[in-house]
Amino acid sequence: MELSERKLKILQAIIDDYVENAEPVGSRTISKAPGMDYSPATIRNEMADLEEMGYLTHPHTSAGRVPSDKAYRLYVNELMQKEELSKLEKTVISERLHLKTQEFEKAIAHAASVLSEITNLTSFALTPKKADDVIKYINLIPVDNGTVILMIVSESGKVNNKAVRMSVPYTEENLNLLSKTMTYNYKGRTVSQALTNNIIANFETDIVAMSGLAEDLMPNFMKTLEEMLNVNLYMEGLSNIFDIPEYNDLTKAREFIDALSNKDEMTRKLIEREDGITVTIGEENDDDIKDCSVITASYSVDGKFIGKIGVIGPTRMQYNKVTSIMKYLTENLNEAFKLEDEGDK
Amino acid sequence: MELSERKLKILQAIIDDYVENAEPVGSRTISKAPGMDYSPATIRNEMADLEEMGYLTHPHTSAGRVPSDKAYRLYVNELMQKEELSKLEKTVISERLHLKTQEFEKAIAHAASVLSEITNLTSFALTPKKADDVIKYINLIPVDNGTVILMIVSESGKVNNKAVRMSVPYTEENLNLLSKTMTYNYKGRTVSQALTNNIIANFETDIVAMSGLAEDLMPNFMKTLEEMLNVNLYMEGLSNIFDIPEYNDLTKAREFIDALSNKDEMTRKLIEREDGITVTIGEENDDDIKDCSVITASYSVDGKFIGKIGVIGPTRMQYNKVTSIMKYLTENLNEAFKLEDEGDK
DNA sequence: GTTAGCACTCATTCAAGTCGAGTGCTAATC
DNA sequence: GATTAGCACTCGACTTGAATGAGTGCTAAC
Repeated sequence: MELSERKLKILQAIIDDYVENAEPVGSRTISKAPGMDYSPATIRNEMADLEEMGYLTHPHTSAGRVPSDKAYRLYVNELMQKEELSKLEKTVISERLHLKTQEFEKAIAHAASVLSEITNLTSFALTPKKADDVIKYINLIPVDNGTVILMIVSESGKVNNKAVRMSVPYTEENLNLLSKTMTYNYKGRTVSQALTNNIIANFETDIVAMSGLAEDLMPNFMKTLEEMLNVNLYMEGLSNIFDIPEYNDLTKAREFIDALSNKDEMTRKLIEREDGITVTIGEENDDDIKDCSVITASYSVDGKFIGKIGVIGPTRMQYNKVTSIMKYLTENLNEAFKLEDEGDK
Repeated sequence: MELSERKLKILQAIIDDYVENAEPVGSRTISKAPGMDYSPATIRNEMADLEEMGYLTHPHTSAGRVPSDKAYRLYVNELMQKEELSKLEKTVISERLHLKTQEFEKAIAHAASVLSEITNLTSFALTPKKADDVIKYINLIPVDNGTVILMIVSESGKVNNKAVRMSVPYTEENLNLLSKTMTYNYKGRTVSQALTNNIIANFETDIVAMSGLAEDLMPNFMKTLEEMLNVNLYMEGLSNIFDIPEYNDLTKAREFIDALSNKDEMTRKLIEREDGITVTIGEENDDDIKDCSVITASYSVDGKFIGKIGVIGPTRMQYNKVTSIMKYLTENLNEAFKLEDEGDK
C-alpha cells in the first residue's frame, strides 16, 4: 500500500499530538485538528491502514493509536522540517554557553548542562579523544631532589605531564639529552602510534647508553600516553527522566539510570556513532534503552570532529526542535574553539 | 524516664529487625528474638514507653514500631559495637581496590565505586583540594612560534599547566628571567594565598620592566591557580537507591537523585563536614535528603586529610558494617599514598 | 511486675460494578 | 466509490465495599 498524502497528514498529526500529550490519540482528536476536514470515521479507516502498515500501534482495543518507531523514523527522515531557531532562542543559547571564558574540557561539560536545561532531557558530552593527536615535544624538567617532571606536548597544544620519582642519579644535561632523544623518536607520531610496541622496543635499544634513566621514565611515559587516550563522559539532567510519563515506573526508571550510569559502555557506544547529527530511535538502540531515542552531534576543532554531545529521551521527543538546538550549539562550539585552542590542564 | 537495660535491649532488637526487613516491627516478632524472655504484652508496654521517649514511631495505630532518628543516633553513639571485618572481607576489599597500580585521582574514583559495590549504597568521593598546597616552582617553557607553557609545581608534587599563546615576542632568556621572578614571588605561598589580590598587585609592579610578557601570562597564571582549587566529585551506584523500599516512590527517588546530582552543592556540603568518620542521620541532614543517612570518612596523604569518601543510604542502614568498611578502606588509601605520591596530571 | 485475653484499628487485598474513551463494522449519504 | 453517521462492543481506569490479618491498647488475672 502507498502512503497517500492524506495518510501522511494524519500520521503527522498523530505524531504531533502524541509528542505533546504522551497519550494514545483517538480518531476524534485528530478529526478536530486544524486543516483536518474528515470525520472520525474516515480517520479511523486510515488509521487502521496505517496500523497495518506498521506505523501505528494499539495498546489495547479501546485505546487510541500510538506512533511506532517506524513512524518516528519516517518523521525524522522525511516529514520533519528543520526548524530555524528564533533570534531570541539563539541569543539565549549563546549567552548560556559563554564559551569564551572557559577552559576546553569545562566548556564541553558546561555545554552538556545547557543542552539538558534547554531540552529538559538527559544530556551527555564526550570530551576529545587524543589518540590521533600528534606528539610534538617531550620535555624532562628537574624539580628537586630526585623528582623529574615528564611533559608531553601535542600538536593541538594539549599538555600532559607526570611527576616521576627517579631511582638513579641524573644531571640536567642528561635529562636534556634524553628528552631530545625521546622527542626525536616520537615527534610526528600520534599518541596511539606511540603506544604500539615496536616503537618502544626501537627506542629502548637506542638509549641503552643512557644508564637507568630511561627505565624510570619509560613506564611513566607510556602511562601518560595511555592517559591521553582517555575521554571523559559528562552527564546532566539524569532526573529529567522522571518527567517522562513512560518512565513513571520504577523498573523502567531504574533500567534507564543503570544503563546511563555505566560510563564505559556509554562512552564506547558514543564513540562508535557516526559524526555529524545522528538520530537513533527506540529499537534501533540497545535493548536497555529501547524505549528511548538518542540524538548526538559531533563538534570539531579545526574542522576535525573530536568529540560528541547528545541527548537521550523518550522516543516521542521533539526531534526537530532538539536537532535544531544541537546543531546551533555545536556550531557555537566549533566556532569558539576554531583557531586559538587553549591548552587544557 | 530512664532507659533501663531492658529498654535498650528491646530498642536494639527493633533496630536490628527494622534494618534488616524495612518493615515496622511488632511486639510478637521481638518477643521471639533470641535471648528475649518477655511476652509480647510486656514488650508492648516497653515499646509504648520508648515511643513516648521519642525513640520509636508508629506509622498508624495497627502497625508495628519504627525506630526514629533519635534511636539511630543512640545506636550509633552508644549501642553500636565496632565490627571488625573478617580476614576474607579485608582481602576482598584490598584486592578490589588494587591501589598501587593507579594514578591518584583515578584511585579515589575507583575506591568510591568499590565502596558502592560492597555496601550496595550510593557512594561518592571528593578528590583533594589543593588550596593549601604550597607553590614550589613556576616554569615557562617555549614550545614553538608564539606558544609558551606555563607550569606550576607544588610541594606535594602536583603539576598544573596551561599552554599560553603569546601576543608579544619573547626570548628564552626573557622567559627564564620571568619564571625566576615569579617563582621568587610565589614560592612558599599556598595556592589560595597566591590568589589573593595584594600579592598580584605587588608582583605586577615588580615586573613592569618585562614588557607585555606578564600581561599575557598573568591571567593564565591566575586561571591555573583557580583550577588548582577545584575538587572533583565522583559518584557511583546511584541506582542502588531503587533497592531501598523507602524510595519505591517516584517523587522520593527523584528528589534523591536531584539532590545528589547537584554537584556543586554536594561538594560544598562534603567539604564542610568534619574530618574522620562522621555519621549524620535523617533530619540531621538537609531537607532534601532527610530520609537518608550519610557517612563520610576522610583520607589523608602524609597525615594530612585532603579528601573525603562516603556513602548515602536510608537511615536504616547497617551503620556498624558500613563504618567498618569505610574505616578499612580509608586506611588502605592512606597507606597507599603515604610516602611516595605520584604526580597526577 | 508480668502475662493472657480480647476488643479495636487500619492498611492491604481482591472482586464486582460503573464509566467512558475509543474502536470496528454496517448501512446510509454525498 | 468515497465519506460519514450510528451503534454495539471492548477494555483499561476508577470506585466501592467486604474480607483479611497484623498489630495495638487495655483490663484483669497470675
